[in-house]
Amino acid sequence: MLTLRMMKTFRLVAQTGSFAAAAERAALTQAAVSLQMRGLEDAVGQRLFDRRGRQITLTRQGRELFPRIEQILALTADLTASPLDAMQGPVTIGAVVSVIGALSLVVAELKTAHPGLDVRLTSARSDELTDLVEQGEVDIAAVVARADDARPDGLVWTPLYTEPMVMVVNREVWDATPDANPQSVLDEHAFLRFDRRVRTGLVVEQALRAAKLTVTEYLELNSIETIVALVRKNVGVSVLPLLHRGDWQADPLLRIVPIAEPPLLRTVGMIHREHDSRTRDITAAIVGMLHDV
DNA sequence: ATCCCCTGCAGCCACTTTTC
DNA sequence: GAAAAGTGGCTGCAGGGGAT
Repeated sequence: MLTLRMMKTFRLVAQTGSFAAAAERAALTQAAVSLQMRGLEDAVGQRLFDRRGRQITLTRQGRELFPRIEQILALTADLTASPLDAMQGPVTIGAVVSVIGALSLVVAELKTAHPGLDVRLTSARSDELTDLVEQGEVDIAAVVARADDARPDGLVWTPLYTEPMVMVVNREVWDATPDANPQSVLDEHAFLRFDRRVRTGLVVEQALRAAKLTVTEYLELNSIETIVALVRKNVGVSVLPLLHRGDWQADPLLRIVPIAEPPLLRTVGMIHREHDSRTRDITAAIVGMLHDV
């Protein structure tokens, strides 16, 4: 008998090109995947895989079946994820750490407007969140745009806002530096760097190079708020995205200094799966609320 | 030779259906 | 309603075959 489970597993096998990799993604053993795929072949009465030693490839029939199975899975996802009111039921929203502050305020507004919506908020790195959305573990995610501008297949990207890259420096330090400019401050003070393993860290690196600034590395960490707290304590200076809703300019302990004109921008946007009308509706509501503030 | 991945099989478990 | 039987799907293990 043809089951949705078989179709989901078939999609994973087609995407990964291996029973073992599909098994890992589906949290099954490889033998279970093998059994399911044989069951699927029996059910459709066609050979879907060429099994040659340790390699498997989709046969012509398998390749023809793939888009049809994708269509069926999208329809069932739409059916199960779309109650009469899209703003009801459970939804998992992910965000990179530097966006979760702004997002949590919007989620609170969303909950007030739609009490039936059961929101779970989670944070991870942009690339991890992209994988989680692709795998269906997370419904919607706010991530930093990839430097190469590539968008994974099957995901819809909605730009939210851009943030200029700026120097964040202690106000006393800035005022005490004669003829203060970004490089003169960096020459005299330790640099607090945002984690280069994540996309925001890469944007920082890009901004430093574009502005031809040289730094004396002191500490590398992955929390913008912690870096800003250290700047307030005069531990060092940093280059960061000027956070949406950050309100650093009003902070008496901070000085926000542009490092390039026009500034390099960090782009933040939302991703959700294609063919999923419910997450599309929720994303639209989040985007609307973010822009209204 | 070793590694990786697939198939086959026995046994287990959870769930459903049947019987009393 | 409870117990027994049937069914489906899983794991773990052994073994085969191609790639490195």
